[in-house]
Amino acid sequence: MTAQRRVIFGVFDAPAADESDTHIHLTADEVLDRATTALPEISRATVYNTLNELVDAGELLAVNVGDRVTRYDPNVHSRHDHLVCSSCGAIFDVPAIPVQIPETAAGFTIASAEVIYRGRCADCA
Amino acid sequence: MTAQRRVIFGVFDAPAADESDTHIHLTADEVLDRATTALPEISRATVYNTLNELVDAGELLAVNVGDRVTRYDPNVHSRHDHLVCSSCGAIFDVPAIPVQIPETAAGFTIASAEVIYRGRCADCA
DNA sequence: GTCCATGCAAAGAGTTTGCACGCCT
DNA sequence: AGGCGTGCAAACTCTTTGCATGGAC
Repeated sequence: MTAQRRVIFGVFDAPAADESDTHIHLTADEVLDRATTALPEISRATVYNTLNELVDAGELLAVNVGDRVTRYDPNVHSRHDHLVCSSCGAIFDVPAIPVQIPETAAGFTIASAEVIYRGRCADCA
Repeated sequence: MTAQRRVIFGVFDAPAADESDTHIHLTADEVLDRATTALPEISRATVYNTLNELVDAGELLAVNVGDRVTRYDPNVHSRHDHLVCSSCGAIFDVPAIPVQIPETAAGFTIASAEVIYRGRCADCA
């Protein structure tokens, strides 16, 4: 456990005041920004390496909502889907709704389903 | 209507023999490959420009299933979701299942929902 | 002394953009 | 002549990787 890793873990454990548990979905760059305030010499590569390790270890969820950027979600313990605000891009967790599995087309066996809801958040409405 | 555009349209109108209407989800590079066989001097930029115009015009759907690549889906007329094979990456259309809208968290108004099912296709099972 | 995480920089993939050329009218 | 689609190349964003340094045991 190095200083760098401790700082990266801390980014997800100590959200800013305006963030609740239900909407921490930081990009690697945002993680780097925050980590840099605590540890200025931390490098981008270390952030990426550590985030990938955390994803592999099951401690973070890699989330992709259609843009080209991967976001990291510390909410790994409750099955949830995502609300995406089309206006400001904010992402919120919502409890996963039981999705009815469609007829398995052509012998396709479905292991999981993820839902992305798009709309407008309260601030943008 | 230029030769380049006609060729790009043709890529989506004339799928290969092993493709049905329900699984044309070409990447820009794949479109370029196919267009190049018909028109060797076509450029990557033109393919991207044209695909983006077609998406803006509502004639193609830009689809993103979690990797960093945008795929283009000519099936714009029937609401559908996507099956993604975790093994070979193949993508199939499935009719959209009516998704129960969750409690709109914090005043979020939902405009649409898209579902990505992951599993194994018949060939990989 | 060995190991492994780190930092830096470069490479890589996918996509967009600036700019000049050429076609079509 | 004018406008626009084109081709080329360079720029850009996000992410990964190679390599040498340096700390921890």
